[in-house]
Amino acid sequence: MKDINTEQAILNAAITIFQKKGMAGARMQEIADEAHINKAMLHYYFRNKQQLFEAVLMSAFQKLAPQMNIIFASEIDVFEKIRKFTAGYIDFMLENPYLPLFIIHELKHNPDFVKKIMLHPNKPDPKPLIIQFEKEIKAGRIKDIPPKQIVLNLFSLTIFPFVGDTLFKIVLDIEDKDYHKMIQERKTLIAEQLISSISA
Amino acid sequence: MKDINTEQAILNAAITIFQKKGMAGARMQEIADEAHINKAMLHYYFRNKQQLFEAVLMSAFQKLAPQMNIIFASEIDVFEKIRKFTAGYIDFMLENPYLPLFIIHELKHNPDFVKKIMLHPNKPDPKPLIIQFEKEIKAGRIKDIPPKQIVLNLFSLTIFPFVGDTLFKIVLDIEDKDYHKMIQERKTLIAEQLISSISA
DNA sequence: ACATTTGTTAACCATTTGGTTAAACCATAC
DNA sequence: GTATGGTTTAACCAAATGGTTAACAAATGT
Repeated sequence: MKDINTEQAILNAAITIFQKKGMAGARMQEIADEAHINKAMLHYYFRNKQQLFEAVLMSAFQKLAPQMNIIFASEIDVFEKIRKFTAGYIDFMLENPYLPLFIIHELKHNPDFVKKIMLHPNKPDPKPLIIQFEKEIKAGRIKDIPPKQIVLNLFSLTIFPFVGDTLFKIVLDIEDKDYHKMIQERKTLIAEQLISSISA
Repeated sequence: MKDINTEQAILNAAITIFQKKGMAGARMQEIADEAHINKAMLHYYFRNKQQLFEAVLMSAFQKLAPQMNIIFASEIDVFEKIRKFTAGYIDFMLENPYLPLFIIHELKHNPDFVKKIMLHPNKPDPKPLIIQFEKEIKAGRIKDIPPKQIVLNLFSLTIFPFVGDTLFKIVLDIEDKDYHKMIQERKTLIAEQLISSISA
């Protein structure tokens, strides 16, 4: 049984191609070529394009979630948690630059898939962080802002520069190299920005 | 000559379909149906799919830019400008919810088109705002943070909640209706957050 | 050793899709 | 009125694409 190798090779190739071209833009033949196997194998292991795609999207989502939860669930000070998250997540995205836009785009175009994810056990869960915010608000250490809004801000500041990089490079009239420097700078900058925006 | 009407009808239909399905996912027949015309007309007016798509993407981009520039170029106080931008832009996106993700996604998948836009006169231009930031920093009224980073934050906080709405609804475990409320709340919230994060 | 299951391949198929064409339509100019 | 030009339509076409099949190879169990 060498099926385990082949199946993984298909999945890896599919991840690469789907992330780059999206569900609609990807071609089965292209995925087969990327995996150096016969196209029929794709159907042998994953039945059809839709199911292969869903396996890829699910695996992409699975990759996101743990990365978040490790930090969200750790037992550290709120501010320190924010710092850990921004720095850690930026590093993670530097290694997986296609991931966030891929997930966001395909999630929006596959509403049925959203339901499947909702039922899945391994979701990103910011609840521990939200509870910490609530405590800090009660203690008067941070401003009375809806905690979910703070999380939304945290996500936006961290993730959007990767999702919208092409647009930003145009609007800010900036080269790839300089943009990369800005991203590096953000690893510490946005945590401090966010903290000072919520500190009481 | 009723060609002007037909051409516009095609463009409108194409905008609708391309925004919903993307370049790769859209079908010429679907666009023709949406416009209630014969498919051959698409080719009569726009030659082929690529050119029709580029016309759509350009028009979408043209829609974004003025909306930004009006606010960026106006002669008002920096903080007031931030408030105007967030509120105004959120309203704009509530009316065009597909626009930002469409532009970002297609820009990333059509690198050649990026060059075309760079040459185009009507680009979003945050330079007036950046100059204001620089002045305020020199005057010691706001912290010494790279102005482009502030603009990046402003964009992220404003636009990302629309781009990533599907993901957020999953992560924050929130219904459409409540998410809409959060967005409304953000119209004033994020301006104040951003301002307090940069105030000296 | 041999039968059976599992994995792999090349050739093939039906449908979809972007694009074309030739004829028809229709407004306007003469 | 009818010739002329742009506009619209239905039918058509070739290529691409997702998916299938039947034969072949390689393990696996007995």
